[in-house]
Amino acid sequence: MLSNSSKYAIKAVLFLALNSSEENKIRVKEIAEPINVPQAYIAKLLQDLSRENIISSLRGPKGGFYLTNENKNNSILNIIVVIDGDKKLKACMLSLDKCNETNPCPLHDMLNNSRDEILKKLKHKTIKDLALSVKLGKSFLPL
Amino acid sequence: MLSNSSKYAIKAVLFLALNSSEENKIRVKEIAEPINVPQAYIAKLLQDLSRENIISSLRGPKGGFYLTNENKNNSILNIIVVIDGDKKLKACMLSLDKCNETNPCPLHDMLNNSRDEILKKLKHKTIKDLALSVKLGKSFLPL
DNA sequence: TCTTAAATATGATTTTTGTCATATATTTTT
DNA sequence: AAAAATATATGACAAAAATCATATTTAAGA
Ligand code: FES
Ligand code: FES
Repeated sequence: MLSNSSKYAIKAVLFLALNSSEENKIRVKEIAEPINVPQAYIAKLLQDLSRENIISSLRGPKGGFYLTNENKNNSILNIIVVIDGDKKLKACMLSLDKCNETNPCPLHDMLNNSRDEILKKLKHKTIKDLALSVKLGKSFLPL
Repeated sequence: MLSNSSKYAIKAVLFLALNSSEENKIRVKEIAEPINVPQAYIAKLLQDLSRENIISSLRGPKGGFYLTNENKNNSILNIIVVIDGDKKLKACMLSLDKCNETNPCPLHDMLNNSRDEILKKLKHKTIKDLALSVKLGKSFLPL
């Protein structure tokens, strides 16, 4: 469902949401270790996210990655779309060209409602929402 | 969510459910074309399914693949597990080692219900069920 | 202005997944 | 018993995803 890369990206963005701010930027090295992802790999993903304005960055000494308030209002879906593209999540379960109600594949009726549920939730839940849930101790980020 | 391979496998098994029987075996060549999958590739998948008794086969002249009634009672999930393994579907959305209610990752509460729904449906829906839905014109198999 | 610390761009390498090819074993037919 | 038609086993090859490496650009600070 989610690629390895987008899982990593979500973890990194959440980490930034919890630990960074415009005044407190975080170097890639300091992100990679706590979220347990190879540094060179997460660096590339962060660059993709930065290019698409999901996160913010500044280079040079005292530089690093951080989230503005605006960044924090991005949905989780946005992260996934930047990293994986938008085809994966919406594609038919059996790879029919067009997935719709009038020409459903045998799995469509069984699975499409749940799939749409997930999509809707990913679209409406923001970085800020999830960061709050961690802050309140309702969920946990991996070491 | 589903690998390409398991999509192919489901299509092939459904095709067999609709067109084969113990008295009417179907050669791999005759399966590959209508479901639009390379012959050598679907052959390998069918062998995996046969080895795990999801489908039946007989070699030699007049041989081929077919489904017994018992085969038709297999769940869709069984097909997926044989082809993809059981880790993919059950894994945590953020790849935490253990995915459970007491130590949820930030996506768990949001997505786990829908995910379990899907799992449950895949587990209970049988080959026979889906074949019937196609037979009744409620869903369609790709050319 | 020079040095240094950081992100960025680019691409090489490795691993996994998907695809193709071929030699072998089994069953039926003659 | 021999020949033919089929699945089976095995592995080679290709494409995609994940991982690693390095040279370049930018900003801060001395
Ligand atoms: S047509 Fe296959 S999931 Fe919609
Ligand atoms: S802990 Fe991540 S989905 Fe359950």
